[in-house]
Formats: sequence, structure tokens, C-alpha cells
Amino acid sequence: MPAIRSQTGEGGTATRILDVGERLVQSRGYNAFSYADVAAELNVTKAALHYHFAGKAELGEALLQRYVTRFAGALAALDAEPANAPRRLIAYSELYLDVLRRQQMCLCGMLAAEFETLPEAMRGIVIRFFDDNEFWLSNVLEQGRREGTLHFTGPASETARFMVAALEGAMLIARPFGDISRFRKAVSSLIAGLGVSLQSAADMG
Amino acid sequence: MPAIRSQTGEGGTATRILDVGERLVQSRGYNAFSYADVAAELNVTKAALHYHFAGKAELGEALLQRYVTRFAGALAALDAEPANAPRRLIAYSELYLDVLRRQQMCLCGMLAAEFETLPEAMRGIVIRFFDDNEFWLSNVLEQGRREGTLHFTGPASETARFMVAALEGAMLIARPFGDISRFRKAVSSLIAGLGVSLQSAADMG
DNA sequence: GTCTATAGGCAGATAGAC
DNA sequence: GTCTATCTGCCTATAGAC
Repeated sequence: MPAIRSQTGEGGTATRILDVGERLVQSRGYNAFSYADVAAELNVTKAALHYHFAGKAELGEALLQRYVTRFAGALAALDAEPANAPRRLIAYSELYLDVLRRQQMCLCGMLAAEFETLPEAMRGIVIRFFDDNEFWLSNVLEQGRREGTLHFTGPASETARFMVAALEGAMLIARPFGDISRFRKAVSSLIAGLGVSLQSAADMG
Repeated sequence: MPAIRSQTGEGGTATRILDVGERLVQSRGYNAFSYADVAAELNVTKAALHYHFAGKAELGEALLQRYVTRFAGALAALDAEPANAPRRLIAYSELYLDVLRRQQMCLCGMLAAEFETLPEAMRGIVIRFFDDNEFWLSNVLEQGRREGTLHFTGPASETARFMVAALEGAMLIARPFGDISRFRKAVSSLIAGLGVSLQSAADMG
């Protein structure tokens, strides 16, 4: 399993295929990228790609799985550091901002748009990504409620869902405008809606 | 110009092509629909489509233009009826809900995801759609501020942008989950953030 | 592990008959 | 306006040499 081994290593071919494929899907979409695109960029032939990933569906599934796993790891890293809830939310929004800076869309946001055309194996992973994000945000929101740093009504899960949707939508629209500040302002609105100014969030430990 | 004339009429071939194409783009995306798909559904040949629309890019531009114009008409119709700002916002959200009920994505939200791969002529129209929506919402927000029915800080345009992003994002995510209530709850959160409960909005004239 | 060569299909598109 | 027929190109995928 070259694909599995390569996930542990650094620059194996399978990893580089995943890297290029991931970037292409995040910028052009699953239906608008091809084996030919990836092969050309890596200066290998399409046949070489088929050695590492049986087909486009398998490549898509592998790069999606890697993305979701990596994202979950980033959330776990945020949990590991002590911080109040507002700071965690800002760190969370930075994860999205990192993607947008590369003029890319969240992989799962992109795939949500193309959902109806995705291989069945990919759909479940996309769903899980959103579930994971909502769960993580729910915990942060509840932390904030306990701390008294965040203020919202109703179940945390509902606000968490709203936040994921708002962030994905802000990315979706900021990209065509080529305007990252649109996303930043959306984050400000979102956090302001939780009764905390960005400034006070930065001040608090 | 059959395409133009047909926009005034009822069920001309050009109009039916636009209808099918629009639905396919809203459910599968611009890159995942083909002349063959449309032709098969209308029981005509691909060549017939080329008579009405020179190529895929022109069909895409035409159906997008029609969608944006129709949406602008719907907003103008909302303006024509006297109503307070909260009611206008709910009516606005119903426009999105109508799309989601058909298990479709907002056409421009879908195209925003595929933006990088779109024909140049389509890009400008997608941008204009978001600008129009933000402008219309800005006016409603300012109406609400004058009336005292809506409460928000900062420029209305900024909150308007946030609202468009949140609604598009809520659609984007609700669809894979096949769960319209996700969208409804997002609307509730959004309107609640403006200091008005959905119940009080319904009560007010 | 990567190559050449090629298969088979579908894409968008055109010419010309009716 | 719609058809048949056809073209070219790209797509995903496979066989088999190195």
C-alpha cells in the first residue's frame, strides 16, 4: 500500500499526488480536475497515477480522507493548548483563513456543492467533516458559556451549526471577489454575535 | 434571436432548454452537466441545442442571466408590498427555501464554488448577483433600523454581506444532509441575531 | 515504479439534409 | 428547427515492456 505508507513519510510520489490533487479539487472542484492535470504537474504519466490510486474515485477518497484527518488533528491541537473560548474560536477561524489565503475553498465546502455527483464513498466523509466541526464548536461554545465569555441562547449545537454554515458561506463568496477581508469581517460579525468584541478576545488570555 | 424571444413567451424550446439546464447546474454544477444531458431530457439532439445556444458557455451565460434577472424581479416584488423589515427578511429567506425544497443549490452559490473554471462572461454576472443581494438587504436593514425593528451595529452593508454568506453557507450544507430544517434554524439564528424573534416578526404587520 | 501504447467512451461542436 | 453523421479532443482506464 504505497498510499498508506506515504502518509507517514515526507515526499513520496503518492503523497505528492495527493498534494496536487487536493489543491486542484480545492480550487477547481472534483469534476473539473483530471488525472492528466495531476500527471502534467508532477511530470509523470497518467499510468503512474493509476499505480498509486486505482482510479479517480479512489484518489478523491484518499485525498478527502487525508484532509479530514488533518483537520481533526488541527482541532485536537487547539484543544491541547489552554485558551479561553473566544481565543479558540479565533484560532479556528484561522484554519479557514489559511485556506482562503491560497485562494482555495474548504475542500468539504467545495465537495458539498458537488455532492450529488460524488462517488458514494466520498459522500460519507464530507458529512463526517461537518459533524466533526459542529461537535468541536459545540464544546467550545459550552466552554464559553461556563466561562461567561460567550453568550448565546438555545443548544450549543445549533449555534455551532450556524457558525460552520456562516464560515463556509463566507469562504464561498469571498473567493470570487478575491477579497479576504470579506471573510475577516464575517468572522468579526460572527464573534460579535456571541457578545464578545475581537479586541476583548485578543486581550483575554 | 430565439433565446431572447422565448424569454417573453411560455414554453418555447429555448425556454425549455434554459429550464433543464438551470435545474441541472443547480443540482450537479456547471462542470457536471452536458449538452447530452439536456438533449436527452428534452428528447431532442445535441445539434438542436446548438441552434438555440451557440455553445455551452453561451447556454450557461443565458441561464445565469435569466436567473439573476428573475431573482432581481422577486426582490422588486418584495419591495412593492408594504411590510416591516423583519417580514421582508423572512420573505427573502423564503426565496432560498424554495430552491432548497427542490433539493437544489442557489445557482450563484454553486457557480461561486466553480468560479475559477467558469467562462469569463459568467463570472461578472455571479459577482453582480451577490452585489445586488447585499444592496437589497442593506436597504432592508436600514429600514429596520429606522423602524426600530432590527438592531445591529456598524454599516448595514457589512451585516448584509454577512447575511448573504450565512444563507448561502446554510444552503450549501443543508443539501448534503438532506435536511431543510438545518436551513430554517440558520435563518432563525440570523434573525435572532438582529434582535427579533421569529414569533414577533410574524406578529408584526 | 514508471513508461509507451492504446482502448472505449463521452465531451463540445460542425456540416449539411430535410 | 430539428435531424443524421461525423470530427476532434479529452477523459478514465488497462496491458504489457522496462
